[in-house]
Amino acid sequence: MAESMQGLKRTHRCTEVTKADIGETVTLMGWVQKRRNLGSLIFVDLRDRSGLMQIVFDENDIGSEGFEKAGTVRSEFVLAVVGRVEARSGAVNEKMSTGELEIRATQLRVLSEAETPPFPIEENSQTKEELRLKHRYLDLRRPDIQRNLMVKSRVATLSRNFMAEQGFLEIETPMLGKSTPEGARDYLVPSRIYPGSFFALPQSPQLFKQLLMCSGYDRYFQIARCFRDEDLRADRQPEFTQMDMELSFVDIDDVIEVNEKLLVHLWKEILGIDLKTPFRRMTWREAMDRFGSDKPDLRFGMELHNVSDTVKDSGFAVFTGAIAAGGSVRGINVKGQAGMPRKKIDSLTEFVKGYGLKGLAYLAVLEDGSYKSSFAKFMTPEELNSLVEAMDGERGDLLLFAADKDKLALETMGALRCELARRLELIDQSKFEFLWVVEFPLLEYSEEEGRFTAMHHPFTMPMEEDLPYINTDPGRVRAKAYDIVLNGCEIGGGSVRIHQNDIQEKMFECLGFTKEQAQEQFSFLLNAFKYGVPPHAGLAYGLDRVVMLMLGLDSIRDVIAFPKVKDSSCLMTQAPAPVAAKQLEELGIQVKQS
RNA sequence: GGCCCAGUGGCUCAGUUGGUUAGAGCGCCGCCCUGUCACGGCGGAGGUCGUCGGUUCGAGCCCGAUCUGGGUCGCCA
Repeated sequence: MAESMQGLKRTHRCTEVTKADIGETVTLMGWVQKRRNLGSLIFVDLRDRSGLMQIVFDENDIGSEGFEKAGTVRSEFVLAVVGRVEARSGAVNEKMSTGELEIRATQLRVLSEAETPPFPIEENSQTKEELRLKHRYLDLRRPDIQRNLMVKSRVATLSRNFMAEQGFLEIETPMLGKSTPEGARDYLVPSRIYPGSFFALPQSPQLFKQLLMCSGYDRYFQIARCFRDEDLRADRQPEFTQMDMELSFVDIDDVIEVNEKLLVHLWKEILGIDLKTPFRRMTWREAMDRFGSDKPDLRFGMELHNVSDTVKDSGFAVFTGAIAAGGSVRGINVKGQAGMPRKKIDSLTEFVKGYGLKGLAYLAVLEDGSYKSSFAKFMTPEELNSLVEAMDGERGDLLLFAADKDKLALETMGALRCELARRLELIDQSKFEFLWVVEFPLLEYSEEEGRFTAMHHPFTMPMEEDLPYINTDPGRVRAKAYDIVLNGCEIGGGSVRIHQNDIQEKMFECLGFTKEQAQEQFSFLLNAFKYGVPPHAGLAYGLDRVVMLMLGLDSIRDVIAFPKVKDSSCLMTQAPAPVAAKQLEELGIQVKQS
């Protein structure tokens, strides 16, 4: 039977009680983590968001009625306990932060009884995610998740304060906006007033923050929810949080400078770590060539080698064929792994096939200096020697090669590099390696659409020196775009924006927009630009990813209170769900029955 | 849309080459216990193996389909 808390007021959270309180009477309220009933003595570990405190129930202190009530207490009951703070007499628990203390209860109220939870409420849960997410309200009681969300809250607060000090204004932008054809699939919201018309939830506040610059707000900041109707990953949810900013009268270095300060501040305040600035910078081209990725993980080496020149005249048709077709041969040197069993090499081959590569060529430099290789019989000893040399191969090394179209060979070897580092445990998990990747291509050719698409977005400024190529060789034009990468994960990105109408028009032209289409989609932005627009640039972080990496977690689900599962549904609320026919009718929507 | 992994009491798992009553730890319930904190002791309840179909004398185990969850490729300006 649940009791009222009337007349009681919580005085402390569990771990806020300290040795200084010994002898004082305190009132704690929280959940029963564990009960240990010794017959005439009952111990209860009481839990709240701060941690645990041991309560001791003794009939001599609490009376027979209270003691009997304490005997009925079970896991996850919600209790109010009034009692005296005492030092534990010779039975200190060093595993608990409050292990030297306990509360001798003089009053107990059961504020809520509880059924036995479907899974244990404990740190480092072994329970399947499916069950935990179905009962997320219970999962969220677990201390590790609570810590994650508390850190996220601190990151948000620290960032707000820091940005305010730097002169940024926090301004909200709409959730109900207009669907845009470029980029990710939009979540649509039907309009009741205009049946057949739809709002779109924002993929990012991009256009609105640019308009704010046009309106003179100078420095804008927002922690904004964003939505993308695309498939999920461990680091991708359909709704996620951006820490978004835009600045006027700035160039790349200004944006980078303020953001390095922000990251230094966050790492110092939250983790006590002093980050060294400036962070490393690398062009996109260099990142691709050396690491096969536009978000290289710099916590380990094993860089890619381009051995195309070395093998282009060799006898191995897989290599020469790929090169003749305009591709390349990229290798990585897995130090000391010449003895890798065939079975493991086969599983690496399976891994690269997942990326579309047809196979993986290998050459092991054995301890006696001889070679064991999948392609040795196609090459002369001299050719093999020069290949090993080009790879800096030494005795004991395993050399792996991919031969294909440049992009595929690079990206696959980049992925293989990370996979090997994981399998061989080459990654120092305590490291934070930040990197700015700069000079991204402005445009990317889409085979599917048969045209160029914007790599970042259509408002990204080309690099001045590349402007002459925009008509003749659009793929060659680099953008004033930058990503901030941490440990192989893109945590943020941004660009200098186009603020001249003629360049913007040229950009739309490259993307295959007619003047009319551009007007139709972006007239408000183009019109705004007619009335005086400052040069501006910005950046947005994936806040969830930032916090995930700070905490060394593998999935952003662990820093989002109510995440969606793989098919973008919510196991707890069962959303999305059908709606009443009347609602659909009101919106002028007909649903095909399957 | 493709590929890979997992699905056995409330939870986490084990289950030999298909063979009779499917096991363990934790949890749960009852009784006992004054210093426990992985409390202890005694006793007990609880599953037909995600679902459907097939092979077989016989299926948790083999085959097919399907559902659910995870990872990933495509996708994510």
